[in-house]
Amino acid sequence: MALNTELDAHDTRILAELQGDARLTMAELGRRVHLSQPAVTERVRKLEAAGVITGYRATVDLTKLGYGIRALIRVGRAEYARVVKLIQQTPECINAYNVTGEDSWILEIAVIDVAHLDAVVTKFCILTETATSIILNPAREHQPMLPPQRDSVRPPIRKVINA
Amino acid sequence: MALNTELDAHDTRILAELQGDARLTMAELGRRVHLSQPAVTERVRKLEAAGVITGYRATVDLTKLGYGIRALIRVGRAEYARVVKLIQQTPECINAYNVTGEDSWILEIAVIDVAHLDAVVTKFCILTETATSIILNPAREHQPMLPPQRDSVRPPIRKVINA
DNA sequence: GATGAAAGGACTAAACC
DNA sequence: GGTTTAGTCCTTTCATC
Repeated sequence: MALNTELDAHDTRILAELQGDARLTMAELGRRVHLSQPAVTERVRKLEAAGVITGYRATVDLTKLGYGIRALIRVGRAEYARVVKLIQQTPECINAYNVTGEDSWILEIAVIDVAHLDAVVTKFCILTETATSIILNPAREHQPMLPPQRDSVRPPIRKVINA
Repeated sequence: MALNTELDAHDTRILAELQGDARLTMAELGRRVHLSQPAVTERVRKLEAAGVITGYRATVDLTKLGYGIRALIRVGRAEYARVVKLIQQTPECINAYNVTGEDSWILEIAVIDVAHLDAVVTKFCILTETATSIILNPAREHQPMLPPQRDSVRPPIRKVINA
């Protein structure tokens, strides 16, 4: 699939289904999107080759693995390479984002308990100032994303421009 | 699998493999963890039934879908139900965490461009104060998580206690 | 892109250790 | 709890429309 090729309605439905259940068989996926099995298999292959689909992963319940606390740590300005190295040495870090603004980094971590949280936060406190927020409730997680409906996003502006 | 049942080395390897590639066949998974196909299939079934594995999802390249910007929005104190309702009405919101601390919410969003970012942030600005950080670089994402190695986390403490 | 056929591989259930 | 076997289903590839 060329990069300039638009995703059509079939592709969008395929992406929606696979973000909901990555273990669907091609036969079942074909039934759901109303395509034959060879057709849907070829579309998935192209979506993978084009880099639209970047992978398939099982999601786990961190609580059941023994992680009692999830937290977000905001990390202030610090030497880039040192932060990256520290992140790589921190298996408790699930996601790490280099961001704009007052904080330079926002990390998402999973830890066993408060003592463990203290240990991880302390590693980053040594570099620069940090602010830790414990996640009370993930109100929304892993929302499946589809191509944006541009017209629904900015209808007043477009109407004015097109007038 | 009972909740009090410990995950053994086989389960840990299965979790590692499926977090890396959720579309592995049971036959291939069995080869990788050195178990027969029926054995590994039964273990995966039990991990799913126990809620350790919560799902399987395809991951997509948001840039290729047309989302040029990802951002984190920190949202201050506001009426819980109003925030939840607003999140539900925001398809750009990928993750939303209710957290402790000065900010009450941290949202992760994907938007097309700056105008779109403005539109989404404005929706939440109306409720309370917000702070937006654009993601420059996701240095680490979706780190596969395994049961914590407790001894590696707090070795000095354990040694003292056990002495 | 759909359909149909054929070969190889994967899944399920059973018997057994 | 694991393995092996046998039967069924799925997947892949090909050809054809």
